Amino acid sequence: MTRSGADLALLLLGGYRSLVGSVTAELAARGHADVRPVHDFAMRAIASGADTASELGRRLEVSKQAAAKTIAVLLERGYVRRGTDPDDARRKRVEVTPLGWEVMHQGEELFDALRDEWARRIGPERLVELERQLAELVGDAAVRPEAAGGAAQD
Amino acid sequence: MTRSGADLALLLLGGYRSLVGSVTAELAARGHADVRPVHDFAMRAIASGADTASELGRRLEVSKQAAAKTIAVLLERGYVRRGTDPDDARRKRVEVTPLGWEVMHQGEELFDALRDEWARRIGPERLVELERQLAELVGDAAVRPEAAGGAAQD
DNA sequence: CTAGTGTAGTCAACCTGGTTGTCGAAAAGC
DNA sequence: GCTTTTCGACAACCAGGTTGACTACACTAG
Repeated sequence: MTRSGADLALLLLGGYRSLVGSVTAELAARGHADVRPVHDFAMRAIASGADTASELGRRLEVSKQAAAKTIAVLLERGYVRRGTDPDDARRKRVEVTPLGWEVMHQGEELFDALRDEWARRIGPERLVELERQLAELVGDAAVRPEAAGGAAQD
Repeated sequence: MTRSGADLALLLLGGYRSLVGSVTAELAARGHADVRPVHDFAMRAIASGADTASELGRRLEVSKQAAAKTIAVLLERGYVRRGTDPDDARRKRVEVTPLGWEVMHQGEELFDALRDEWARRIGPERLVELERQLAELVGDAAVRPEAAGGAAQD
């Protein structure tokens, strides 16, 4: 059966929502309610060097104001902390707390478990093939977490 | 190479955004700026019988107030029109205008063209296989446009 | 040293697309 | 007929973005 192009888009979205929905639900059940994928992406970006609001905004391709708001919620949730930069009094350097790392690790494990589940259902080699073809179609750029940007509000 | 579960989610999201981004950009270039996937989904639902705000809300799985807001923007863009229901004075029946149909048709064509492009790049039989496996993993529920709901703001 | 330019963070106002709660009017059920 | 349900509207609110304006600080050219 040949599906329409719109169906294909819906399938891709459905797959994403299925994975992300499961992970956020499970994280919530484990006591990390209100963690959104965007928070995870932001923490990853912070951990990998985007340790100021402006830099985070550039990585996530949003305005520095939006990045500052995201940092504010991560701060109040206790997932990051903020200090001054001894070398530049304008900057306020952000770092991921142990609690933040904990959430990132749990999210990673949950995603991996879901992927294992998928591998079990269609066969590991088929899943690898599916990923390979998707990567070819979409380009590696899509795998950069920062590309997730606005669509990750689920 | 075995990717992580999170990468898989990002690949799926990337695929969706790639398709939808191209379609909305092309629609905008053809004079239908500010058409969002959610508008297309809503028009489809309206055309297929969800011709009141309350019913549209149920189909799209959002509140009737949210559905009414969506209808309001479709109204002001001229994609739907609204009249009274002779059988029920509470209802205001919504119907898709020729302009609305035009946008839906163009969107469909653009999605199909994109799918053809993908088929050309990895081979038609591989794309069909990819769709088949995705459908198996995600379930047919994901193909219902109304499942797209909130994540379709791109 | 100083003047000009660029950057970091913050505040305020606004937009979009959702939410809940309340309400009056109309329909439906007993 | 009276009660319950449903429809549409209104208001207040929230999340997560936007732009614009502003201060504090850093850097660089003269």
